[in-house]
Amino acid sequence: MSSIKDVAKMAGVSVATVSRVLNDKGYVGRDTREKVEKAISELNYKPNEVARSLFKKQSSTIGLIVPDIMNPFFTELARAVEDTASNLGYNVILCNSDGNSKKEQGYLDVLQQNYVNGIIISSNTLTAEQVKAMNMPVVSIDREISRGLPTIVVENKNGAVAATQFLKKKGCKRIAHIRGTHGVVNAEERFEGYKEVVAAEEWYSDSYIVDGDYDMQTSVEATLDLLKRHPEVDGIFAANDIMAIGAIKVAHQLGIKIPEQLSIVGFDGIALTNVLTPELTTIAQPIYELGETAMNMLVGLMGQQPVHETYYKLEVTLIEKNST
Amino acid sequence: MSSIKDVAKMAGVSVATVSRVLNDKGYVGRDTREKVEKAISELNYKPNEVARSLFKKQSSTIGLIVPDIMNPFFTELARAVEDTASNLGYNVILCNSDGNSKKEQGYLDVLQQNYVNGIIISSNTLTAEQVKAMNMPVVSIDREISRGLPTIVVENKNGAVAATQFLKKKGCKRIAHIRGTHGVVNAEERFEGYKEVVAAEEWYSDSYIVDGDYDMQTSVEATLDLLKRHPEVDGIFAANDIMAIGAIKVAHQLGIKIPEQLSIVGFDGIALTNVLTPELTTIAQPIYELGETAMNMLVGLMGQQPVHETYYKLEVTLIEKNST
DNA sequence: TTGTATGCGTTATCAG
DNA sequence: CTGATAACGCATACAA
Repeated sequence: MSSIKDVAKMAGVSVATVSRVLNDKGYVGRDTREKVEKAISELNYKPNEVARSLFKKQSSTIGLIVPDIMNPFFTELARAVEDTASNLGYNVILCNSDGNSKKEQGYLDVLQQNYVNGIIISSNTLTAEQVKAMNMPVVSIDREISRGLPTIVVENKNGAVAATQFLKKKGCKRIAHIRGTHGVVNAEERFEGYKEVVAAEEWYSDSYIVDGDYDMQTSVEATLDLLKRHPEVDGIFAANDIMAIGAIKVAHQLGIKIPEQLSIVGFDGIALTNVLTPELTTIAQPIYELGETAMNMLVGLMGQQPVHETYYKLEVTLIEKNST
Repeated sequence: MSSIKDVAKMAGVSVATVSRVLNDKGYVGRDTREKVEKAISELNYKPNEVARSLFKKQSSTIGLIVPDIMNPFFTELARAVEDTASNLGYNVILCNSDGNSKKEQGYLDVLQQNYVNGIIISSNTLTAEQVKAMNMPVVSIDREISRGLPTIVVENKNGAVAATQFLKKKGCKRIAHIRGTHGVVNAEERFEGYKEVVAAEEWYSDSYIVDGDYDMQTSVEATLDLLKRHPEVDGIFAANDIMAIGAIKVAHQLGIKIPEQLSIVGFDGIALTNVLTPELTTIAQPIYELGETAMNMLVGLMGQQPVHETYYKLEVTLIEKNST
């Protein structure tokens, strides 16, 4: 790897001049510039980003912290963030926190030591203090950390209301809910939406609500338990798609026909929903857009751009397939 | 962020001494060390990785270049790499190349400028020259770039043979193959394996082989075409799971019963295979182990460890489910 | 055992 | 318009 010195030597100028043409700053004579550019291309010189980072106290790198990239929702999000970052000239460091706050803080430290320019994170445990301590832009995605902090979320409650109402409209008389992880804001909101729709029903009871942990395993267990206790259930709203898929699996095992005997609606709109049989009716989030918006917002904040919308609540849409 | 100077000042020593205790190198007096350690913890000092990188000409970061993180195979791989890297104190920069060699080279440049310590890549277009030009350890995963380069692959041909033989054993009389992307070594190998088993059959013909591109879309088209032309097909070996799932979808649409009328075997063993109905019989790769092994090999190479096994060909296993 | 000085590759300031 | 030079934060060779 040749350095700025090599370029300077070859062009017969000082490093300062090379730096000027590199960054297009300050005055540079016409022919001097040409000489330098020639040397640059001949040496195939590329500026050392590390040295640059050291001087500027920031790198062209951002951190992305998600609970688990294996969750298709976060996979798609990661892809969106990486695409957008790459187009804007940023690298992204991927971190899987498993929702573990120790790991999260560990990653936060590492990222800070590496002079990342900003962070996109999906976390339930992060506090506003931790964010402030980072001393760099942090945008929270999918989960709201604290009012006032840059955040991108979706209409969780509205989506849940739509899902539940849709089941009612489809003629379901006993609608159950598989909850998302306790304590996670979006899980609570989706639960709220469900409750709002069914609370007034004469059949309504807490025993129609079972706990999942946003993953397949817990959903399978919860659904088994639910359908054993309440064989009369004819509609299920699951707080995310993965859990809905788990529910479908259980229904299959029990010989329950979908959608004839049981209708199921998920939440997220992951690509997976289209490859299943039956395909899953779901409340689709604009996942890619979430990631894209987050990244764009982040560069805005990093660039000290003037005013900024720092709170987005994106719409969700009901996509009807044949699980209902 | 406090720097090494702050620590030195607080401890009343020179920065060199602080550096020594930090890296546990050279002589440091008992009580001096204690003073320094106290200052470090009081200031909550963390060494600046960027400055470190600049000096050492390497960072504690590696690059991971995959075609597309959205492909579940690579998602799982990425998770394995990130887990292992994190445990060993490395960060990973994620890059999606889309199999595009321009993008690949772009990422390669960026990674080099950022002093990454090494790279794990899955590519079909990369050449040995490009790798040499990087001037750092590069391990190739899932796809072999060139003999002699550090590589981790699986028994593609053997797996394909096992898959095809299994279909035969199950009583299939007309076994078709959905190929992976042309030019990709593992696709060719899987194709070889298939051919080896069926080439001697009296019914064998090239028209039982259709081209897919390792994704759902192409597989759906290819399968539709295949089954229209050859309704007598009673077994399909798809070169990866995603394509097998596409084939299942088509069979459903056409009202073909699986496994009664048609048996399907995939390749990869992605988690998705278990959530489908029917669950997919597949040739499972040890995906997580692939990523783990790659990362471990990479740190070996980066640390200039002595001898090293730089070529792994991991076993695959047939997992029988109810798609056959 | 400890401190001083130097360099890693850049950028920015300040003379010239 | 251009060139020295200091500084970014750290680690090492060399002195002391």
